[in-house]
Amino acid sequence: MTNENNNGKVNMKTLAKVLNLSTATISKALSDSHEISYETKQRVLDTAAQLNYVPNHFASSLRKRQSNTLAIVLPEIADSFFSQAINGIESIITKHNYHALIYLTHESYEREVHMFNELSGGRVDGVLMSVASGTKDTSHIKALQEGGIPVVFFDRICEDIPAAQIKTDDLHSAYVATCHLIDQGCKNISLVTIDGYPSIFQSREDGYKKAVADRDINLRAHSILTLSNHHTEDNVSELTKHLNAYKPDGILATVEHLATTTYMACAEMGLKIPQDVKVICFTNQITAPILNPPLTTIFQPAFEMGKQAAELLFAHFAGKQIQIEKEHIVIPSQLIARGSTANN
Amino acid sequence: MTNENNNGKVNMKTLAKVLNLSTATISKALSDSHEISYETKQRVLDTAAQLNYVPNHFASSLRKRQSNTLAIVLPEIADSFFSQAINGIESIITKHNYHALIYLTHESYEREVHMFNELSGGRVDGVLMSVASGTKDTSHIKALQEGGIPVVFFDRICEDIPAAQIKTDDLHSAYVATCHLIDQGCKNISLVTIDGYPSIFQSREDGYKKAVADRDINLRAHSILTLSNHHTEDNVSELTKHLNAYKPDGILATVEHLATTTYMACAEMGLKIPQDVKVICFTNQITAPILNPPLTTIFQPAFEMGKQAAELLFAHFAGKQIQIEKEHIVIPSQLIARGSTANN
DNA sequence: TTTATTTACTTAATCGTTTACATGATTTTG
DNA sequence: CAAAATCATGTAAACGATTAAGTAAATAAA
Repeated sequence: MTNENNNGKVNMKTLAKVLNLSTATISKALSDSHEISYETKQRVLDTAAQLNYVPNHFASSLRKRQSNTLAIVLPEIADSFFSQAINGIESIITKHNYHALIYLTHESYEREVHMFNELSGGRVDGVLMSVASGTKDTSHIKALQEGGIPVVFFDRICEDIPAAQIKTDDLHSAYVATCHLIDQGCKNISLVTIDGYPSIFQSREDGYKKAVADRDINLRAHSILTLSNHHTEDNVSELTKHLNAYKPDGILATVEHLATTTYMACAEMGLKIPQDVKVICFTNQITAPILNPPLTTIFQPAFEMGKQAAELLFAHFAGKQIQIEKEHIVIPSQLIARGSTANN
Repeated sequence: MTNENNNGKVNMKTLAKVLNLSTATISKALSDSHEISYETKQRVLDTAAQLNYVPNHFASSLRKRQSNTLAIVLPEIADSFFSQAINGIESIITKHNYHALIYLTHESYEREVHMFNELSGGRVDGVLMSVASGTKDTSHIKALQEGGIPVVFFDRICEDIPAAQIKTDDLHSAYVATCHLIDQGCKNISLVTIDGYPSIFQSREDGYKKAVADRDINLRAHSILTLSNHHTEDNVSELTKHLNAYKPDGILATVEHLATTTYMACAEMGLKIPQDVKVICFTNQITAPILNPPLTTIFQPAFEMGKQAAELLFAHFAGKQIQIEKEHIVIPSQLIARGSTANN
């Protein structure tokens, strides 16, 4: 065995000893420094490969004050949107040989704060996040930024912080969706949404309200139903009650899992989609076309949003002269009409 | 400002200076060492909180040779199964104040090898993984284990490696599913599966074959259709061809996205589910009950599998006298019968 | 030929924590 | 009351990589 000293671990010292060089030379050779001759570089590279040398990430991060790691902070992950967004992020991270720490807030403000506190130790070079629905106060995020760690928001933005934003056109999409329902003959449209501070929920609500106002349909406060952000039996029965009380003929659901809730509540009430109620949902689920009936969806560019969020961060790292906190990118969503809003 | 030296970063040195103590005392106080007096600990804790001290993860990991980080290595994440598994893992990781790096292999053996190579630098204390479908040779995994990093497999196991395994009863589930199809009157059942080495695919195939053999239905080689592991138009047309050629009256699909493929192919062929073809799929999608028709599924205990995989690792870290590589846990899946296999 | 520059390295300090090993003061024990 | 044990803290050497500064030899310029 060539590794006498370090209980099997090969480090730069090992290489230095084997090659009769200093660790400085090893380090420079491995980073392809111009100070090192071609032959020496080759020798170092060869023996490094031979001895299966893997650099110690902690040592190099400590010294370079750079972690080659990003944090992905998400509310949850039971969900096509965030899965696809992760894929988009990952496609860029891999390209740059970075690593990704994943954190789930489960929509809790307290957890988000706790996680941000840990991140401020220099563990990551940047953060890609979608805020928890429970987050109203944003000082934990500002604190991290002030510590020099750039934050890019995607989808769920904090509007009161100067930071990069990748979002989709929520207001407009909700507007278009509501108009679609109206065009298909709905006269009494309910918005089914979830509780929380992130602006996307407000935007979607605003889009809905604007469409209803523009199209001269009475906006009644009670036609907005706010549910909890998990698919539960409770949600189904809340919605059942709502259907019973307000008899909407159209439903716009603002998050993915509400599709299941809505279909189940309608089934329970014996309401036929689309004859009795027409349904649109913000969702990226691949099962939308094979639902009963196929679901009209607002498809959000999740992958693309994740991808561009990550790209922005790397552009910033590369020293591109961008004011990262001023980058606000909007990628449009797309209404895909299917059977659930078909005309009777 | 209290931080004169270090461009705003508060470290142990800062605390030491402020409190007129040595960094050793600070370090011990923060880790609640018995060597430090109660009052000193309090003083340290107080000023640490006041100055917003956050320990440098890299320094401490470097010194302690312990990263407080796990790797989650997955084939993909467009998928309910893995999303739920991540949630299970996360529930335990958070409890132990650990962090999780996430890696997606996209079913590629080469990527998996590359990732494992990076992990061997001591970046993580353990690995939770589901192997890529393209992974046949497993020496990269063995190498990591030999470097002292424990690996726990969940769902997609490498049978030829001594390592902890958390799996579900794939063979039995496929057997039960196939029997269910037979019980519902199917005489010509196709298995629709994906290409790859992980044993779960083999097990599901074996369960299918066993049921067919036990029940005296001719097993025809061509009734197994192998598709690519992404939901594509190609898959749909392959399946359409298969349906056309072999006219199965029952389909057992082995992975989540094949549900969509199957429903689409049937729609394209004008085949009615369940009248013309009955369908069962291994899937955890919450939309299963609202499909057209509701899909009979084999629900896998994804959350629980992730959770137990993580628990096993932490039990090992805690020095519990378990032979981690001998732990083989099987958590049963559950057949949930719905409309797609209803009797005509 | 002498001086300046370039080349190819080495030395040693540093990143921020942890920890084996002092040390000096206090308390306990014989 | 001296010796031993305990307590609370300090000193300094790690951990493994990076890098500013230095050096000796070779080459180029004056």
